Amino acid sequence: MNEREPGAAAETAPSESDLLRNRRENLRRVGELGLPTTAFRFPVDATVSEIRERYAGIDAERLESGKPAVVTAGRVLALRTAGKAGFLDLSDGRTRVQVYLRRDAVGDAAFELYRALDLGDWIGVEGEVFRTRTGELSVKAQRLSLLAKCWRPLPEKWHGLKDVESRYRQRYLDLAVNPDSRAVFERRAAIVRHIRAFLEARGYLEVETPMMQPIAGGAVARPFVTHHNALDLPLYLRIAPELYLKRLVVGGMPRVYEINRNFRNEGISTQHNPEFTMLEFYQAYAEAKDLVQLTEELLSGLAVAVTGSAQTPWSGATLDWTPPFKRLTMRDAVVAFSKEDPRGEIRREDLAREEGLLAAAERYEVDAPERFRGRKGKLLAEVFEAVAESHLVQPTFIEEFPTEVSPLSRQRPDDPEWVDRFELYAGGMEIANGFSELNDPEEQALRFRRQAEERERGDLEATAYDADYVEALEYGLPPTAGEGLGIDRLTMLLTDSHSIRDVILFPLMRPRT
RNA sequence: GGGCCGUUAGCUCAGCUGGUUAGAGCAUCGGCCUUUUAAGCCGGUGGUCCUGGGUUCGAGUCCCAGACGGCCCA
Repeated sequence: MNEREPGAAAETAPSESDLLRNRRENLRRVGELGLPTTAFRFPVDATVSEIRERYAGIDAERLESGKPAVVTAGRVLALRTAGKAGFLDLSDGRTRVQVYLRRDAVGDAAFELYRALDLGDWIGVEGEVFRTRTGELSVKAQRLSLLAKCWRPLPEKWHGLKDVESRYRQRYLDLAVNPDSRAVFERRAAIVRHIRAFLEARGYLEVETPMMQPIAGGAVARPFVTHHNALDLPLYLRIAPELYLKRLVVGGMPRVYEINRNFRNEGISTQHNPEFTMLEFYQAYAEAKDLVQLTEELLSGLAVAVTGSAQTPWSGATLDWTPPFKRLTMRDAVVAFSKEDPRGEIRREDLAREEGLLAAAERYEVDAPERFRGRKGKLLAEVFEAVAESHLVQPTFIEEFPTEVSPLSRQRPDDPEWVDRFELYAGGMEIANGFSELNDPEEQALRFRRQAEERERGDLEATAYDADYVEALEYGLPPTAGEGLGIDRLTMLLTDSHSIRDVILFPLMRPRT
């Protein structure tokens, strides 16, 4: 066993290598039959899914009289031999169709090829569609081609690939054997497609703005830092496209949108991936409440378009996307949800005073609330998050945000402590954030200075002063409302997925050591 | 960052208070089978029990440290 003789490596190899060697041996057999072991192209005229759709309602007799011919291809996911005949399941990643082979129909060489197939091999099949005596839609093969060998064993046929780490690290295996996973990403694409069509129909122009920015603005978050060598310039991966999109509105593009990646150098969780996809859109001559209505229209139509219903499943419950969505002010939400919370009721008066807010923050275990002393707005936002967020399961707009936590929003004319802003929550997650845009350059400069002060006091999330953006505002931003909507979280909601990693093809993972 | 949980064959999982040579199903290998379908029947192969220390006559199992992952909290 431990003897090492020249050329005997295969004999001393561990078991996984046995599985690999068997596959290599099967490939060699195909070559010995004089058959191609690989292919450059294959003229598919019907995918597996198309075969299933096309012949779904056609019974055995009609198929027998018509003998419809198909040329199809896919991955072998099951093999069942039966003497001088055999079956295999061919997958296109969405669904499977059975292929039936008889030695007397395909000939000896093709049948030997069939016998040398391994699970996972890519094959091409020419044959006739028929139904077996149990009614199973099948393709009776006349020709069989090996298109590409699968050199490694695939996960098990019945349970699929369950190990979450492998599913994320080797997404190709997840997709190869778990059609549910494929369906999530198809739906994700459908969501983005629907959003584009919705906005295009309303005159929005899709644009692309910088992902690498000299100043990372437009949101409250820590950025990733990089460097441009030729310009010897520090750059940040964007945390939001906001300030560039509004520059476009200054430039006279009244309706713009962008669907693309943002990057935030923060923790990873079931709701956070360092890179994530946002829709941001801006509409001139509008204010926040116009976008509230637009959002309801977009999401209710979207739910119907991609799931077939305005009621969508969410961990055993149902989300109802029928407009109008619920509406609550931030303060009302805190008061209402704290009533039944064992951590104690918070009264409206508590929210008016700093001491009341600090006490509430303490009770609701906000991390180190003392650091927010002198910032009532920030404290309220923290308390809201701790008290209310998890309760906001049905789509709900939270309205009335403190100016202090909204450096880019327009104040309410009747009370400058508050801005004209909303956030949409669903499934206990924030999924959208919109507001009437601050278009007064002097006020914007003031807000930036306040943020800079916070930054100096150690708040690494505070936004930096962006003089170039203030200058743009000086050329005049028309009254405008804008909104950001998280595509990943929206996809989670519409696919009943409870981790953001389940809706991102390749979520960030620590490299395997 | 903190707490809890997990890591055993290619995959999905058992493995009790430490005690024979670590098991099952699927996959794989050999044989039989021309409408099977989680095909079936007969017979085999396959293990860095995550890693490194420690306790013990004896460790997959207990202890410590670490790696990776999951969930919850922040």
